[in-house]
Amino acid sequence: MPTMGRRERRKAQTRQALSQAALRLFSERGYDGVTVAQIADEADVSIATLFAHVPDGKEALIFDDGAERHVWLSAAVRERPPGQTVLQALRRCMAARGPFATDLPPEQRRKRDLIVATPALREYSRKLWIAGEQPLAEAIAGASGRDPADMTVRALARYVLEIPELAGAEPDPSAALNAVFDLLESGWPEPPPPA
Amino acid sequence: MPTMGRRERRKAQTRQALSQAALRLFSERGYDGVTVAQIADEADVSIATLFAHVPDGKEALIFDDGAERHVWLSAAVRERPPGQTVLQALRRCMAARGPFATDLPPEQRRKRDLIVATPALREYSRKLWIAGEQPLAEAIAGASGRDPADMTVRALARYVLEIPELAGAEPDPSAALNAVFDLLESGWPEPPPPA
DNA sequence: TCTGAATCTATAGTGATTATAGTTTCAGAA
DNA sequence: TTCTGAAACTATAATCACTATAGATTCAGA
Repeated sequence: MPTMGRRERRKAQTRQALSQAALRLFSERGYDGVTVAQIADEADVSIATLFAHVPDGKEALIFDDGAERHVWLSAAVRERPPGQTVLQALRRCMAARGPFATDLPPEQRRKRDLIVATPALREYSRKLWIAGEQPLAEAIAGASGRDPADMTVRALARYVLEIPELAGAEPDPSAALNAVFDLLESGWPEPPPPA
Repeated sequence: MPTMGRRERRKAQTRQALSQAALRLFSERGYDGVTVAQIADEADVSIATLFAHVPDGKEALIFDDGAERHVWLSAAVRERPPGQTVLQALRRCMAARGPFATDLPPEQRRKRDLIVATPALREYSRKLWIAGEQPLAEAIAGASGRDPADMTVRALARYVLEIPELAGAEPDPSAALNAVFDLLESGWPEPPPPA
């Protein structure tokens, strides 16, 4: 079975039609200005079919399966070059992804802007990131000889995964990203630099 | 005007009746097993009245106004004794509140357990905490001679406010709280302790 | 006492999401 | 090739959170 059968191809087509219809309509009228019925119509499927394809609901329509998102980060930790710290690997990997990527094609840029500007979509995006906490914690634990259930490990994983939502809407996302990673690497600098 | 007029008293009574009805029914049948109509019935008001009292919706029913939550933390930072660092003040303050409080009366303990065990309520609780990011950032900035918009300041505020959701469900919440504060104070310890 | 705003009510929506039951279509076995 | 079961799809109806409207009651303050 080299590719997919016609069946799975049709399924993928339907899912893509839904994504594209949703992105187009959201861009035109805003997230709240579009009903799932209109999206289903635009994609020429029934409402029930829409929900069969997108069990997580309206917000998930424009996200391709979120399971992939954390794979990059876990892999970046596990396969980092010798001598590179865990946080260096994470910082580099994240700088190229999500809201921090530069030089995106215009379609993806529109999607990213839509997500950043829409609270419901931002929240869902965060949920997808946070879903990767456990795998990332395991990668970090493996790289530093600790227990994945260690609260310090879990906290680091969580805090790294929160960065897109925390820094993604800043005027200079890259600078913000680096500031947060500096905090995680060195801790909060106290006492402050003397006047 | 020493106390409140009859009018505001009735309003407070209604709101309290709603809270109590919601907490009782949620405890009995679980959050998803109760409809807002049933809660309104139990409190003997109409559905429209319920939503007039609780504009944020079903999840907000068992929370008393969230505006108070961050006041503690901001005050703890601003009024900390001389010589105490910002993070020491925050650690102490938080250890006594939210999911970390010990020796709660049974009613409040039931409520806390319900929140921790119910994803929708946990999320809303987090939202209430996060709403205090700006004031807390201002307090931290004031205490350390920085700009409240500084990403390091915002990140610290955010990360502190995430602690209840991150550590609240741990077997030993106090130990978890301390582990996370240690991370924020000193940063991620790398390289790891040699084998 | 009068007036206006606040509170509450019933009623009827909207919109997301789920449940049900039946139809078409394809994949793989016989 | 033909049969068969599962998968994808459909229409329909229901549930539930939440909002909008318009009218009734009640209290605060002039």
